[in-house]
Amino acid sequence: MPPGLKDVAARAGVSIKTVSNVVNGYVHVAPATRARVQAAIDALGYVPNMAARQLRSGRSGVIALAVPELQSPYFAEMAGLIVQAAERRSWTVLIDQTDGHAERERNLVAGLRRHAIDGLIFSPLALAGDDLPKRTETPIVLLGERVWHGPADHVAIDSTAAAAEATRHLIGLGRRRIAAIGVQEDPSAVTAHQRLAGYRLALAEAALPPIEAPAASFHRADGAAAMARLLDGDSRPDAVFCFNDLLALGAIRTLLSRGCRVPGDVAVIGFDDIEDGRFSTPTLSTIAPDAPRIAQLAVDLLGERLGDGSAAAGPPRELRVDHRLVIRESTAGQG
Amino acid sequence: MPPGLKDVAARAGVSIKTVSNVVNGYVHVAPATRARVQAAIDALGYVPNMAARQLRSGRSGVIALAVPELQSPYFAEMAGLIVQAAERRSWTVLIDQTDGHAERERNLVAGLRRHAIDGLIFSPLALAGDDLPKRTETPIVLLGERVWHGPADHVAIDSTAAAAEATRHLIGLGRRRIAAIGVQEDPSAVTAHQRLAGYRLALAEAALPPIEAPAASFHRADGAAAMARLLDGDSRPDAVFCFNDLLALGAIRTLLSRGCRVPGDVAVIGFDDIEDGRFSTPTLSTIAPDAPRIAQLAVDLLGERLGDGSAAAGPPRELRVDHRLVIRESTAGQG
DNA sequence: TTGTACGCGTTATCAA
DNA sequence: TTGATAACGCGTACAA
Repeated sequence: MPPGLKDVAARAGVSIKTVSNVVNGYVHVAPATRARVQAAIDALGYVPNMAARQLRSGRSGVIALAVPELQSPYFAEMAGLIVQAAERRSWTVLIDQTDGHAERERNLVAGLRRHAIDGLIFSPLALAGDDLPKRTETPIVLLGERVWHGPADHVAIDSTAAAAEATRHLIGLGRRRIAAIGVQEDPSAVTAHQRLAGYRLALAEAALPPIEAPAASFHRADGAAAMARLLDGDSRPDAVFCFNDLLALGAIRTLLSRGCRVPGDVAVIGFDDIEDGRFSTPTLSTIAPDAPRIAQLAVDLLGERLGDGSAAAGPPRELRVDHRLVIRESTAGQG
Repeated sequence: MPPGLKDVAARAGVSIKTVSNVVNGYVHVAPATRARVQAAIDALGYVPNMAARQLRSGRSGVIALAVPELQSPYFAEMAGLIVQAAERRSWTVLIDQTDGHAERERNLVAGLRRHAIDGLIFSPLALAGDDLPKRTETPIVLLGERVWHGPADHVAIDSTAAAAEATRHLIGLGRRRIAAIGVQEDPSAVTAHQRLAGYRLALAEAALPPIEAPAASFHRADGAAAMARLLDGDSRPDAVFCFNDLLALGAIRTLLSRGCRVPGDVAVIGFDDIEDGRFSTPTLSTIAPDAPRIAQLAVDLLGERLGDGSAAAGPPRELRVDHRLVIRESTAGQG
C-alpha cells in the first residue's frame, strides 16, 4: 500500500492539511515546517493519488485525442505534436482510435468516459458537424476540415484553398489532363469534398475538364488502385492531384511499375507533407499544413475552455492555420 | 453535476447498493427491481465515476504504452495493434512518448503515475535491462530486443537470428560487399547490437568482410546520410542490410538520386515491414515480425499479472514471436 | 434480496 | 500559520 497524505503527516508530526499545502505549493507555510514535510515526503516516496485528487477536484489532468487511425503517418505525427504541446501544461494525453466508425465517434463525444477526461481533441472522419451534440459536458476541439460553424471550437487549414493551389501548380506546369484521386460519394466525407471543391475551382478557372477518381479510403493501396484504373481508362492524365500523401505514394508506385515517368509523363502532388514524401523516389510535392501550430492551438483552445472564468464560455471559435505549397521532384523533377 | 449512484437510487426508489448491484451485473437482483433501476439509469444517463471506482478498487482500467516515438511507423502500427488488443479487455491505453531519453524512461518505470495505471507495456530504447528496478508496484511487459533474463516479462522476436537471415539472403544473391547501416556505439542501444551480431554472424559464415556504417538514430535521414558516406568511401557495397525500414528507405533514396540501380547495383534490405515499404519504389525487402501477435501477447501477459491469484506472481517470462523474411524488389527486382 | 454505514486519499471550509 | 473535519462517488461488510 503506497503512502498517503496521512502517513507523511504522521512522520512529519503535522496535520494532513499542512502536507497538502506543501504538496500544492501553497505559500503560507513556515520554512521549517515545509522542510520537515518535504523530508518526510522524500523518505516515504510519497506520490499524490490521482484518483482521489480527481474525485475531489473533478479534474483528471488527462485529455483525450481521438484520431481515425494511428497507422496513418499524418495522424501519428499530429498525435506526437499534441502530446508535446500537452506536456507543457503537464497534461496527459489519452489517444483514442476511432477507425472512422461513426458509431465509435458518436460514443466518444457522447462521453462514455465523461468523468475520466477533462477535454477532447477530435479529428472526425465519419461525423459531420450536425451530428455533434450542441453542448457537451467536456470541452471539445475539432481538428481538420469540417463544416464551419459547428458547435465546438475548431482549428484547421483552408483545405479548399490549398487544394486549389495544388491544382494550379499542376496547371502552371503546362499540364492539361489533370486528375483527382480520393473522391468520395459519402456526404459525410467532408475532407474529400473540400479538396474536390478546390480542385474543381482551379480547373474551372483554366477551363479544363475534371477527371475524378474515387478512393475507398486514403491509404497507399487505394491510391495505387485508383491510378491503375485511370491508366486503363480512356482519359489518361498527365498530372494527378491526390487528396493526401498516402494516395499519392500509392499512385506513384503504380505509375513507376508501369513504366511511366514521374513527373515526365505524369506529375503527382499530394497533401499533408508526411515524412515519407521527403524521402520517396521521386520526392513528393505536397501541401504542408503547419502541423505544430495546429497542435499548439488545439491544446491552447482546450486550455482556455478549462481555465475557470474568463474565456471559459463563449461561442465556438474557428481558427485557420497556414499551409504552404512544397514543390519537390514529383512535379518539378527531371524524371 | 453528473448523476451518481445516489441520484439513480432516489429515482428508482431503492438504495444505492441495489443500483450498484445492477451496474456491476450482480446476480441476485429481482427482475422487477433490475428493470426499474435500469430505467432510472437510462433516464438519468448515469455513467459510473471512474475516479471513485478506482479510489475504492485500486484499479483504473488504464494501461500505459511507452514507445520511443509515435512518428516512427513501426511504433505507430504497434500502438494501434495494442490499443485493439486492450480494447478486447475493455482496457484503455495511455500512450507515452519517451523520445528515447533515459531520464524519461526511468521516470516512467519508477512510476510517476503509479496510481493512475494498472500496467505498463514498455518499448525501451535507452534503458538496458539492468537499469530496470527489480520489483515494481505495477506489472511491466517489455517489448523489443532487450537483454534476456531481465526483471520483467518480455516479448520479442529473435532479432539476431532475423538479422542473420536477412544478411544470408543478400549473400545468397551473390553479393560480396555487404554493408550494415545502423551501427551504434552506445552500449545501451541493444537493438542495434543484436542486429549487428546477426549480420556479423552471417558474414563470418561466408568468410566475408563486414562494412559497418553508423547511424545516429533510425530515421530516413540517417539512412540517407549513412549511404552517402558509404558511396563516398573506399569500399562501395553491392548490398546493404539496414537495421530498420526507415534507414533502408533513406538509403534507397540516396542510391537512386546518385544514379545507382536498386537492386541492380546495390541490393537493400530493411527490418520491420512497415507499410511504406510495400509501396515504395522499389518495394522493400525486409524482416516482418509478427506484430499482431506481439501486441496480443503483451496484453495477455499483463492480463495474467493483473489477474488476481494464480499466475499473478512467478518469475519473469520470455516469449519469442515469429518473424519471416519478405522478399520484394529491393533485393530481387529487375532495377 | 435489499439497506446502512464506513473508508478509499484528496481538497476545502472554518476555527483556532 | 496550522488543525479538525466534511465532502467527492463508489464498493462492500454486515445487518435486516
